[in-house]
Amino acid sequence: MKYDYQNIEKKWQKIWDDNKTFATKNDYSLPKFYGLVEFPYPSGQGLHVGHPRSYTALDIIARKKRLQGYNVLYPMGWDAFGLPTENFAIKNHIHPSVVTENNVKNFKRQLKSLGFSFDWDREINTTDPSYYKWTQWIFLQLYKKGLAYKKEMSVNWCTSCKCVLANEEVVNGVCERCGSEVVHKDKSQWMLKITEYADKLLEGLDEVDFIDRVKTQQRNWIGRSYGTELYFDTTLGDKFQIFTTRADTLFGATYTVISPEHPLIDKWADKITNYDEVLKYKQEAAKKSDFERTEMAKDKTGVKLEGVMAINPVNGKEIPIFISDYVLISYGTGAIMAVPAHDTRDYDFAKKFDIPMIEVVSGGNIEEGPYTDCDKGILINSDFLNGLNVDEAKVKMQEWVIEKGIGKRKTNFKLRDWVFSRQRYWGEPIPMVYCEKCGYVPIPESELPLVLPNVDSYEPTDNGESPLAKITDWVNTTCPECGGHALRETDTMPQWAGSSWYFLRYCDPHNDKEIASKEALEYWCPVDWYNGGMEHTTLHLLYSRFWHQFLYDIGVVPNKEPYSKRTSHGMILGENGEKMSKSRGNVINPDDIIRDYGADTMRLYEMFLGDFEKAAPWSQASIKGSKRYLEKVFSLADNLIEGDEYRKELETEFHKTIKKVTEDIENLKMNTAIAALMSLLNSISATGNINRAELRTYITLLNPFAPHMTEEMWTLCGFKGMLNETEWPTFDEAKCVDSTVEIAVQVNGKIRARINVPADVSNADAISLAKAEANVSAEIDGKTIIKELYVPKRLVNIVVK
RNA sequence: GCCGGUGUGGCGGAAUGGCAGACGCGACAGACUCAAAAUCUGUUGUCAGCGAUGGCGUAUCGGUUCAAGUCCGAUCACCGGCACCA
Repeated sequence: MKYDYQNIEKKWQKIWDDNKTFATKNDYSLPKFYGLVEFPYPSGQGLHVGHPRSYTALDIIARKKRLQGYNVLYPMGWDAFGLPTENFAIKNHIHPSVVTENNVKNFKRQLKSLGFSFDWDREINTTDPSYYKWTQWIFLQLYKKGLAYKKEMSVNWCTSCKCVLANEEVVNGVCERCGSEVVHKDKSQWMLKITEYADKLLEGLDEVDFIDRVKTQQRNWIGRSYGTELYFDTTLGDKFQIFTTRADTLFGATYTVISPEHPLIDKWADKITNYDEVLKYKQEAAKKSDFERTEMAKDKTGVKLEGVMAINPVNGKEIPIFISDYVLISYGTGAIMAVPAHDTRDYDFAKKFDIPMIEVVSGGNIEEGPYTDCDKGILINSDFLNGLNVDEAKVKMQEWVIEKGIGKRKTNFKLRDWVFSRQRYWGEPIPMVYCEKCGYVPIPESELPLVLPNVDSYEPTDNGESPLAKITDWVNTTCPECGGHALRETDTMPQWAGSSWYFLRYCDPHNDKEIASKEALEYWCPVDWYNGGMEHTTLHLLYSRFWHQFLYDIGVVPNKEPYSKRTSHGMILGENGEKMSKSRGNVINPDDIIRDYGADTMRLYEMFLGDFEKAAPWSQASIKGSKRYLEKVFSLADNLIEGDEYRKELETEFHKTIKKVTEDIENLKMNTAIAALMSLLNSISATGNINRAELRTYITLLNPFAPHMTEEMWTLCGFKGMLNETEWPTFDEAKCVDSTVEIAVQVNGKIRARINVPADVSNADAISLAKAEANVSAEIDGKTIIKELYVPKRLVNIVVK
C-alpha cells in the first residue's frame, strides 16, 4: 500500500484532538513525568525549523514515558508579550492583541501539523489577564519582601527600541534584539534584587542535573569571588576603600586607581591641583557608549591626581592615585590597589605611565610580563609574608588587616540587579501607584489583574516615557493607602516576566484563586526535564530560577529548584552552514517540508540529523533518506505473516534494539536510536517477511518518532485499540548477547585475521584458535611470544619479538 | 585576554582504551523502463595489486599502553560565552 502521509497525518491529528488522547490525567497516584520545552514567542514569521528540534525530542520522551505507564505533563503555551508584535501593530495599525491572536493561531496550526502530543487543554498565554494577574501578583510579593525597588540610575537605553534593557540584553555593547547602539541614560527604574539570591543561585546548581556548559555559564555570569575589602588612608585625611582578591600582594601595590565616577573626585575638587584635566577625563569617559568602551578596552588611559597621595597601610609608603575607566564604579568599591608585577591590567597601565613595580611573588620574570600564577610562587619582599605560598599569604594578610581594624573579608559578584521596567505598551502593567504623600504604593491584590488599557497609539516616545503615560484617565487614580490622588506606574514589565513562572501555571492552568493548587504543585513539581536553547542560559533560565527560589522562600512552591534536569539542543543551520536568516536567504519553512515529505519524515529527519546538542546544517538531500526509510517500514504491513514471537534468527537483534532505543532516547541520542531501528529493518528485510510479533514491537519502538504512520499501521494490521495505549516493549538482558562473535586477531597490535568464536570461549581456547589461523601463524612462527591476551568478545592480541 | 566546547570519508555523523568510518546522504555500476523518475541489487576512506592481500589513515607534534579517535603534554584551527569584575 502506498504511504499516503498527507491523509494519514490529517486523520490521526483529528482523532487525537477529538479524543483528547494526550490530555494529562488528574490521577495523582500515578508516577509522573513533567517534560517541558520553552514556549515560543508567536512571531509573525511562524515556526522556525529550530523549534521542532527541541519539541520533537521531548515529544519522543513524553510519548515513550506514557507507554511506560507514566502520567505525563507535556504542555505548550505562548510567551506573547514583546516588541516585535508591538512594532508590527504600530506599523499596520492593528492592536497587538489581535496580532498576537493571529500569530498564535498560525503557530498552533503548525505545531498541530507536526503531531506533538501536547495537552492543549492546558494551553496558556502570558498576555491573557487571567495569566498575568499572577505575574503581577508575584511582583507584589517581591515588592513586599523588599526585592523590588525603584532606583534612579544609569541604564542601558536602546536607541532604536526606545526602551531600557537589562544587562543581560546588551550584547557586545548593542541591543540583543535589534543590534542598535545602546547608550547610557539616567532613569528611575524598577529593579529586582536578584543579587540577594546570588549565593542561592550558585548553590542550587550543585543539586540539579543541568548539562555542564549551562552550569559553567551561569556560574561565570554570577561571578562570585572571595577577597578582602580594606581602607587606604590619603594625605588629605579622607580614606577610601578598595577590594582585592590578592591581599597577599599588598606589599607590591605601587599605586591605586579610582573609577571616574568615584565620589571622592568631587569631594577633592578644590584640592586636586590638576582638577581640570581630571574633570575632562571624567567627562570623556562618561560620553563613551558601552560599545566604544569595549572597543577601547585594549588601550589603558587615565590621569594621575595631583595634590593627593594614598598611603599603603602595610608599610606606610605614599603611592599615587589615578583615575581610569578600567576601574568600574559598579563592581567592588569602585577603587583598587594596583600591583603591576602581578596583574595584567595593572602591568599594562604601569608600563604606559612609567610606574615602578615591586615583585612580591617569586617564580616569574616581571621584565617580560606580570606573574599572575597563584599556584607555585613564594612571597618575597613582603616582610612578615616572606616565604609563604600565595594561599597562606592571603590568609595571613587578611588576618593582619582585620586585626588592624582597616578591613574585612568580602565576597563580590559580577551579577547585577535586574532592571525590570520597560517603556513600552505590550507588556504586563506594573501594579504600583505613586502618591505624593505615601510614595510608591502597591495596588491591593484584590484589584488584580491590573488590565492593560486600550490606547489609540502605542508609539514609543523619545522622552523615555511609556505610551501608557498618555492615557491620563488610566494614569490618574487614587492612592490605596490614603485615598488621595495618585499616578499609576506607566512602565511595563520586560518580556522575561511572564516566562519566569509559566511552568508552574501548567500544573493547574485554570485556577483563579492561586498560581496553582498546592496539590498540583506538590505532584508535578519540579519539572523533570527541561530542554531549551543555550541563548537563554543567563536570561530566562537564571531569572526563572530566581523567581522560583523566591516563591519557595515564601512558601508558594514545594521545591527550591524549578527544574531537575536541563538539556540544550544545537541550532539548525542553513544548508550553507550559516545561521538561518531571512537576509541570508537560507530559511526553511516547516510548512513546506510537511507538505512535501510529511510530519513524520520531518520529525525523524530532525532527530537523525546529528548530535542533538550540536549545531547541524539542514540538508534537503538527506531528508529523502528519512522518507525512504518510513516508506520501507510502511510497506512491511503488506507482507505481514503470523507469528507470536520473534523469529530465532532475529531474536537477539530485537532485544538489543529495544535496549538501545530505550536507553538512547533517555540520553537524547535520537540519531543512534534511529540508526539502530534502520539496521534492524535491514536485517528484517534480509530474513524474509516480518511477523506480527516483530511488527508490533517494531512500530511501537518507532511510534515516538513517527507517531502518525505507526498508529496507522497499528490499525491497518488489526492490533487492538490505539498504539498510544499499548505498552513500551521490554527486553531481556540475557537475550541481548549473541552466541558466537567475530573477534579480531592482532599480532603486535596489527590485525591479521578475524575469527568466529563462541561468545563464552575460554581465554586459552580463543588464543589457540587465533594461532591456528594461517595468517597469524605466519607472523608468529619462529618468534618469541612475549604476551598473549584475549579481550572477551573483542580481540586476541599476540605480542612477539 | 579568560572560561567552555569541537576537530573523524565527498557530506551529516557512529565508535564502555579493544576490528575506525555504524546508520544515512551523495556518487559509481547493474536490473526494471522506449526513456526518465521512483524502486531494487552491488561497490564506495586512501594508495598499490587482476586478486587473496598489504601499506597509510581520526587537525599537527610528542608521550603512556600489548592496544589510542578515545588518556596525558604541547601546538594550530574553528565555534560558543564573558570581556578591564580588581
